[in-house]
Amino acid sequence: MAPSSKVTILDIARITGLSKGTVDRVLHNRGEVSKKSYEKVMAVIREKGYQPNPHAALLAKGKEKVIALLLPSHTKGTYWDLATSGLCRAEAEVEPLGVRTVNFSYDQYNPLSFRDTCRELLESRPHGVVIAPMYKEETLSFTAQLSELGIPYVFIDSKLDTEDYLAYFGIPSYKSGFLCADMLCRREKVTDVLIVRIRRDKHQQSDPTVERRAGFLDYMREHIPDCTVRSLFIDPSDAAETDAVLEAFFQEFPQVRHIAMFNSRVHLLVPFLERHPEKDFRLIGFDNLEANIAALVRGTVDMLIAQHPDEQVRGAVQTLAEYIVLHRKPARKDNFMHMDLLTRYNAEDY
Amino acid sequence: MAPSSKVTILDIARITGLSKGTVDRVLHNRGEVSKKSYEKVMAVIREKGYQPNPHAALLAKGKEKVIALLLPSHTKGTYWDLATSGLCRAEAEVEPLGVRTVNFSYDQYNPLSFRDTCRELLESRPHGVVIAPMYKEETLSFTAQLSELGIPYVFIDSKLDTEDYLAYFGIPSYKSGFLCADMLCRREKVTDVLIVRIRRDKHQQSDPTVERRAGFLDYMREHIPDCTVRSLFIDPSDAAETDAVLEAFFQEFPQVRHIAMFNSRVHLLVPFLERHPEKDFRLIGFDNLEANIAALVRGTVDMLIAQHPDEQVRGAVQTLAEYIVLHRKPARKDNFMHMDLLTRYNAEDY
DNA sequence: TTGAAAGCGCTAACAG
DNA sequence: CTGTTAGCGCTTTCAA
Repeated sequence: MAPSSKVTILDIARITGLSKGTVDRVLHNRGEVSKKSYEKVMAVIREKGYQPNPHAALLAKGKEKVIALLLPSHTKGTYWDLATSGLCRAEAEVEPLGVRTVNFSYDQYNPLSFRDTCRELLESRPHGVVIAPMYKEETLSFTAQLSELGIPYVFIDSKLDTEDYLAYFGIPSYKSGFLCADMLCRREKVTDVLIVRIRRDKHQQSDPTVERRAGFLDYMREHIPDCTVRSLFIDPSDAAETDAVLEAFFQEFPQVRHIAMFNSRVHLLVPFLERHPEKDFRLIGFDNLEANIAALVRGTVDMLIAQHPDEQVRGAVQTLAEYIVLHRKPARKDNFMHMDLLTRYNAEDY
Repeated sequence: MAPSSKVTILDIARITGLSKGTVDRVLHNRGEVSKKSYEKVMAVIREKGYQPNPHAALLAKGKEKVIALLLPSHTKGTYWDLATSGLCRAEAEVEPLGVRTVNFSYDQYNPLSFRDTCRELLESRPHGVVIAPMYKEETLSFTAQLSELGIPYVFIDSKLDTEDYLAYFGIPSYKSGFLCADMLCRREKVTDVLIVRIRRDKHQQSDPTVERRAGFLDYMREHIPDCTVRSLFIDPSDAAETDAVLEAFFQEFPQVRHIAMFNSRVHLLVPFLERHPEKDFRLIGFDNLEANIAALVRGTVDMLIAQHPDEQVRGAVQTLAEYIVLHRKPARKDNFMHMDLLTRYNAEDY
């Protein structure tokens, strides 16, 4: 039972008066075929609407294809850890296609680690690659090499304009900032807003939070032009300092109640905020990390915008597998995923 | 490349000193095997961690499995129409597993049509069934027959407690009502709420909106006990009457601004509401029908709660296919899907 | 350039 | 009850 037809390679061999072998050669254009035969075969294939049977192919070639994942290493409870569940589902889904996945993770704060991992990955000669591009230049040279080797790749989380990526899965960054602002301010007369940012040593060149912030600020400018927006920088690895910074800020600006963060780290603010329940803060952030959800359920975080990293990898792997094995092109190149809004009442079944 | 191992049926035949045929028999326990052989084979299978190669199986048996869908017929732009896109994706996903889907749709307002369709479906002897149960009694007798025939089935949208369903995909109804209330009333001092309901001739015995309403009312009782909740009934097929009913209601209760609907028909209120922009209504409803989304984007509808009927069928079909072909039991029996919150700023990429 | 043939792992029919 | 065998449709040598 071929996909939709019952025309087999043998059928078209008989019709053309050639042999299975020759037909197979033109099918995979591996040369060694006279122009005449080639065209005869092509004609019949088209005419009869021949569709290869993937099972027979898989069975015969007996080898598995491998998809390499180039992702930031995920320590438990961090953003990239969320992707893991999607990876598991994806693995199960593509297994019957004879596809395996291999992880190549790098330290997202270390460009050298990224470059090393790229090289390592390349040496393994995978049949497809999923990339979360963190460093622009490095990624570009990497994808250039992939193209040269004819290895298809798909972006997740954010994308670069490399033209020949197979697909992209992620949320629209700018819009997510817009949405964030609306969720923070709708139905209230807001006069002051605080944005808390992460102080980073490195310059993350392909940072989705940049666009996100732009979207947020544009919303404010458009809808609440006389609202004051202030920024604060914290160090994710220093809780004491974070507390001190916040303490000082609210000493100076006690009127501020609305707080936004554009990354997955809103949980860092939670200890401080929970020590000041009298302030009735409105905190909004991104991503359904366990710590964030916990704070959401307790009511400290008002809302979270979820990006579905799990669905992103799942989509990426699935798309890549179908392309590699069945030669099926993705329906859409850019797959903007839905931005999910989480409140304490719908976060449970997540 | 068997799924994960390289143990074949031949290997275990050799080890046990039996033949492929016998091994195959115990594998599919189609009897005709001595207890002794049976156990010997089972032991080796377990020990060696034998995993059948689905491609070889599919190739050999050459027949496709079929999954029947028993869903309300979907006219364009209605709730069940949303499921279609998920069905397409599901079809693509299970095609390499050699699984095809067949639609059996019925008139959701006509129990007889439901019963007839059930019979028809049964006669086609599918290998698995996906059901959206609309009529309780009828569904029960139907699933009883399925069980008798050994045909696995999965529920979507809502479920009955039949014990032997393979899986369920849907949202938690009660909670969805709770969520709905919170989204309608949070951050505001609400004194009056209107619930608009559909006047139905038939008694829909398995109606998810019943539980949904319960959740809504419980929230109100718990959080805003002194808020007055009123109900109104409209006829979905009579726009003029709907307008008149609303007109009369707001004549009598001009203070009401908050409106909730527990089904996918909020778009029915839109014409009236848009004729009264001065009232600044807060309207919340369910499901991302095109008409609802349009009203959401225009700002007439404040928020929608989406149920992902597409993901529900996709999950159902996928689960069923893996069960039928690979004998893989679903990871979870009850799959409560996430309730998605849609506002004008995140509805676009839906 | 092309054809023939030997599998890939499993199913199912048939002969014992 | 059990073994044998002929495929399923495709890939891949190896000869010709």
